[in-house]
Amino acid sequence: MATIRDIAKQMGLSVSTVSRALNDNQRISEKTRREVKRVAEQMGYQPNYNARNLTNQEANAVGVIFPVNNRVVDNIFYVGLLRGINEQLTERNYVLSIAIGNTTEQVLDNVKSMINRAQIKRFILLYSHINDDVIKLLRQQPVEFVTIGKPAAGQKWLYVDNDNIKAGADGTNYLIDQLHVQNPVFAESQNGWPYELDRREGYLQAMHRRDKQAVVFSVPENDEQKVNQFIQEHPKMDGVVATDDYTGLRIYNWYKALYPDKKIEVVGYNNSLPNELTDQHFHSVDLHPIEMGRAAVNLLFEGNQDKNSAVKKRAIVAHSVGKSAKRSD
Amino acid sequence: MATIRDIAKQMGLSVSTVSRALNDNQRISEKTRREVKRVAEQMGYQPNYNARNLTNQEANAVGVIFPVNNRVVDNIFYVGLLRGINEQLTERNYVLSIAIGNTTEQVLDNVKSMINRAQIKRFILLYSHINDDVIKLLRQQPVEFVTIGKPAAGQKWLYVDNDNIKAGADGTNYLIDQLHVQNPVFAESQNGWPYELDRREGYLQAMHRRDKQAVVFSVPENDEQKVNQFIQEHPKMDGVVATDDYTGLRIYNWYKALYPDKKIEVVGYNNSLPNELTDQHFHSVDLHPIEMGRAAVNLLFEGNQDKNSAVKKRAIVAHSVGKSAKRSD
DNA sequence: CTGAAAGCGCTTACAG
DNA sequence: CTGAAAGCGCTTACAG
Repeated sequence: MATIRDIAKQMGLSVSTVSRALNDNQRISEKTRREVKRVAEQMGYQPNYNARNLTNQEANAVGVIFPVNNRVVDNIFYVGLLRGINEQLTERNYVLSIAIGNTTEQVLDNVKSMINRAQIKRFILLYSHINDDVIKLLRQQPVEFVTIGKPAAGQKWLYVDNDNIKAGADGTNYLIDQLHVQNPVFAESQNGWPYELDRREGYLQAMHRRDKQAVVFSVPENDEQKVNQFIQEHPKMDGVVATDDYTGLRIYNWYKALYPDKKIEVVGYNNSLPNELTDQHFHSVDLHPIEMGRAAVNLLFEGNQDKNSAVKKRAIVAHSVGKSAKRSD
Repeated sequence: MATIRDIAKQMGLSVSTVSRALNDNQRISEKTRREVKRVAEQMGYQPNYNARNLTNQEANAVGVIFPVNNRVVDNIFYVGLLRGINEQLTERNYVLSIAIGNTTEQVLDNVKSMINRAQIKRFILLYSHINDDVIKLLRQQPVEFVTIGKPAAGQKWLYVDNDNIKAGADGTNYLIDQLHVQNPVFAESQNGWPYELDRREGYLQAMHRRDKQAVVFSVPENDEQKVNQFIQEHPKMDGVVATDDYTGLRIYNWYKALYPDKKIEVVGYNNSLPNELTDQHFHSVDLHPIEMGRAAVNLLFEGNQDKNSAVKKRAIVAHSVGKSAKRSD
């Protein structure tokens, strides 16, 4: 493997000059820079990251942190994020490192090791939880980080998110305007995740604007009886906005079992179901995880350029509603 | 951040001795080693990976490579693998680096950069495809790699897999012995993935052993009419072994729509569906991705110890059949 | 505009 | 059993 020393020798230059030329240092003449790059290319020169990182006291790596617990279905979203993140990192000649564990302690150790041993200075968290120990750690270290999902009220850091209020309204409007639904209900989990609250807010606004009566169903996790009961108690319901695809499909299936011949339209979120499991009455709001991953990297590298300004503290990624035929993220 | 030089100074030893002591070099007295480790611990010493890697000409990192194309649902499996992989890497003080891209060329560039710039010498591929350019590249480089899934016939390298013939037979036996199914059919995709062929083989063996008549259904991707037709043409079918959960659920749902009052038992693979989408008649063979991830790392570090022997060229991870209540991978 | 030199924090062959 | 020294491949303050 050729080193800058080899290039220097070959060209009769010093290693300093070669190094500067490769790094586009202005103090080196345009001509020399061009020449050096040409020879480097031709010799198949590849920079040694370990050497560079040692000198720079900083690794060209971003640590991507997974949540300790997650629903299996969220994994679909994570891999999309990874795709977007890595795409941008590659352009910056950065590398993607993963921290994942089964307990908070494991993840903390993982992250500490990234900071202290690998000298990683930039992180992306694939989640945003309240009172998260990993976030606490990162805040008191000399590192930058971005979360996927906005911080709880009162907290402040860089983040990427969707406009979930708008996503809630858009889902509702889609049902009413495109699919001629009269009485859409809103279905959410009992966990009260921030994105659910926002989507519910959007739903409520959309309903209010039309003077329609809003109905919110907090869906119990393991009580199918309650789901059945809810459906039967709301005979006028002809559409559902569900905070995730699984909840949506669950209600949809129960509805079909109860009323095989009645029509219902459902909108879920995340576009996470394979086409084979749904039909033309099942729709999904795509949150574009790849875009979110890209945005996270951009924010991480450019977000705090001006520490004092409020610019670019966040990136909001647009969603889209409808049927989709995606087979890979 | 304390360095070995700081420890050396503090203890009145040379850096060589400290370095050797920390690495448990036999040439350093037991007593000195203990002392050095104690002081290192107390000073909060953390090894600098970049320095070490530069000296060793090898990074303490494993490159984990994603396939270019995959079904969204496979992502569930990948994150489980990552969990198992990282668990073992952490124990070895190794780091997990990701290569993922949208084209083969992107992934190839990613991997080349890992080899040449980051000096990564060990890789895990989360897939095993025929004629894969990434595998071709790895084979001609001085690196070790392990694939998830066995190589095509005639090819040879380290891999981790399930015993899919047994998994096919076990799924079938489970239906017949535990659930008293009389006429299970086998449903597979039209892609002919190696694991499907093996599971089918296991199904055929199990049926043959009982003198039952085997029926194999090659399920078309976007032709629900065909699915319906198949069900109607096989009135005696009272169980299904489907090569993945989605295919299984798809048939299950169509069956229920056609015969709401008839009972059918389905076994899928991967345990990838949330409980909310299934009921007590839907079962799944769990392939234990976490275990597979762990096994991949073990194989990667120990598999080729004896280059000449055939020992440990692969690791077979046991599956398990049944209902499961897992919420995270 | 270019170079000689120091230094980043390790490991290890060589010497004693 | 321990140490002095060289070297891994870079970057950059200092000097010219």
